[in-house]
Amino acid sequence: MTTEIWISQLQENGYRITSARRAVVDTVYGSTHALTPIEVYDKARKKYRALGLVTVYRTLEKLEELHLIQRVHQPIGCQAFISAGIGHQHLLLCQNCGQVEFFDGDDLDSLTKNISRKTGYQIKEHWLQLFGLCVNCK
Amino acid sequence: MTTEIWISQLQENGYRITSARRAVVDTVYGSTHALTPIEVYDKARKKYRALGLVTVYRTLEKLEELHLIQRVHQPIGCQAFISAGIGHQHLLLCQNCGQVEFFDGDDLDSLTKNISRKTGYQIKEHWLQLFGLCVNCK
DNA sequence: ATATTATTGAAAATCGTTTTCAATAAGTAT
DNA sequence: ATACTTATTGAAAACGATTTTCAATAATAT
Ligand SMILES: [Mn+2]
Ligand SMILES: [Mn+2]
Ligand SMILES: [Zn+2]
Ligand SMILES: [Zn+2]
Repeated sequence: MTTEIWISQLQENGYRITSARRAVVDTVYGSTHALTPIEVYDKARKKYRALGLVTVYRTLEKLEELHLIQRVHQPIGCQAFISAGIGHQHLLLCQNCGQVEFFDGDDLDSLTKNISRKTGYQIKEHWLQLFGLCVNCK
Repeated sequence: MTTEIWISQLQENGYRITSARRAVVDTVYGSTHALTPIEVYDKARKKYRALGLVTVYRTLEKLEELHLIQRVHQPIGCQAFISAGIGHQHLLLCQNCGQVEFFDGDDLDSLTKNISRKTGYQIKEHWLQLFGLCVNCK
């Protein structure tokens, strides 16, 4: 039960801890699936009925700003959020059930050097995302 | 001047060739920057004043369906489209001016095998996008 | 030329998200 | 504990982007 990490992060950044924020944090933290604002709203309202959708948007905004969650881009849409990994990581998504995993250890140095040489670009960042079928779904 | 390739693709798929569609095709084909529907609208209306924004949406939809254009995902938004590359390619975007280039020859086989082994996922696809500064902007 | 029907743009509707605002509750000082 | 300050709240309204509706038009086949 380490949702307290997020709670104290919010606190340390001057944000107040409220029932609404706890409900959102409890919902998003530890989810194995990327969740849209509405999905967060529906799930979190089971814990705190009075929750408003507006507050979900506002809390997600703050969690993203503190790099505790990140946006997940998918062919079907780019509004979903997942708990952010630590350090430089990438996502692996199940095309069937939507489960999200992190992986690291990608070495794109020789690739980026190549592209840099060919194109003349100075490469600053990269986005890499893998799609497939998870253990349960394949 | 090979916008005719797109025109005939539309034709072959049973779509009629209209002034509105020509204006959209002329605008998007060959653009070095990803364009949003509104940007397409503004540019295309210089060629065909009567054009409606609705038709831009509808034409982009068809071009995407025929894989002639593709959606570009960026930190600032995911509504822009660019001429699709041929075969398996990836994008390289200038963070300053928005210029888009394609590159191929990425070899992610050993990476995906590794991840596959570690996670148990059967990997089907990947998204790779590089960001940096183009020759003019760096 | 005529007939058929896909396509059009304007307007209305819809959807997701943001802003406004008065009431409330969290944190702080007493 | 109580009072005070002010960040946070949810409802409602506003907003912007996209989609749907619809009657008029224009592309294609005959
Ligand atoms: Mn990486
Ligand atoms: Mn590739
Ligand atoms: Zn799965
Ligand atoms: Zn540039």
